[in-house]
Amino acid sequence: MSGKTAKADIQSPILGTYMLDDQVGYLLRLAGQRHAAIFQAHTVQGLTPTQFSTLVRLAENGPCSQNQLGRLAAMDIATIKGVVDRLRQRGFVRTAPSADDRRRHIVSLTDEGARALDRMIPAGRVITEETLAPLKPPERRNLIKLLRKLG
Amino acid sequence: MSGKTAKADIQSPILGTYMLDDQVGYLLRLAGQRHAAIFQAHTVQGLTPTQFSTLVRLAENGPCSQNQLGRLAAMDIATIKGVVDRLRQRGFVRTAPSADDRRRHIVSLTDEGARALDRMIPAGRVITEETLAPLKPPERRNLIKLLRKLG
DNA sequence: GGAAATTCATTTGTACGCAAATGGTATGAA
DNA sequence: TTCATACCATTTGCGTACAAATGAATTTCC
Repeated sequence: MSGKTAKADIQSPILGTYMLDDQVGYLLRLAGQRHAAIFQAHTVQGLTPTQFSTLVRLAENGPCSQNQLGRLAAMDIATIKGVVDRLRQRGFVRTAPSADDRRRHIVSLTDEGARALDRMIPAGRVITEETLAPLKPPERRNLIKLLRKLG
Repeated sequence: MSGKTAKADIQSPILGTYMLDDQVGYLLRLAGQRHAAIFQAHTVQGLTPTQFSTLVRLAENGPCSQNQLGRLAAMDIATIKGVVDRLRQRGFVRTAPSADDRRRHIVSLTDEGARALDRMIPAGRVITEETLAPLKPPERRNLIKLLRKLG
């Protein structure tokens, strides 16, 4: 038998050397959980991360169709629909039929949405800062670089 | 006006210097999306990432209560309940009332669950490998290290 | 022993996140 | 022109993910 336990013990034979705590997928989920909690603690008007991303993309890009907005914000068409619906219910965006293309619903930022985004940007900086707090500045830059490569 | 557009243009004044594409939270979501797609392409028996994590923890730890299993696999009590329910419906785990504590439902791996896990482990290695494919080996180790610090 | 605080499990409500199916609209090639 | 193809939006179904409320059982502390 090895020492007092655990550390170097062989796990259940079924697992062999598979270490869940070292798998990217698992670690990405944990990091995402922590970020989500920090986001929620600092958010304005109850905006969620995806709602915030959507507003940012809308401000960057200007009005666009729902599908395109989904692509800009990296969301599935079913997901972006729900996000846009909720943003519209809250008065942060509005939708209007496109003159050019009768399939399209053009989504645009309302004044209220712009004001909410305006107040949310500083919070976003704080959220990023707090999420990266466990890392030193060079490590932070490195993590961002690696995650971008992974995207 | 600058060049043909976009690249170096100043964004909407409301955004200032806020770059969504550089924010950890956004990048974590993108990386998680990519990993989820790779997972789904290689999974066995339709196991999801959380279901797989749950089975791994159960094999590592042995039978335990639903709440504790949730803590081991980093899931909310409401989330782990749904995961356990679905795993039980598929016959991968079973639950039994605890003799010691009448509040507890002890969750344990079935033979079928063990077999599924057995076939899933190699797939898990492939999934991790493919997810990390854009990175060189030292970068991979670095990313894992940084994500663990962030957890 | 008994009240207070914990813990366990469930349920409800909200919000992603994606697959797949449907139907309307637009476009390009035969 | 018309027909195949592509694109847009919606809907349904399943699976996380967490907050908050509930009720039952256990533990702790006085």
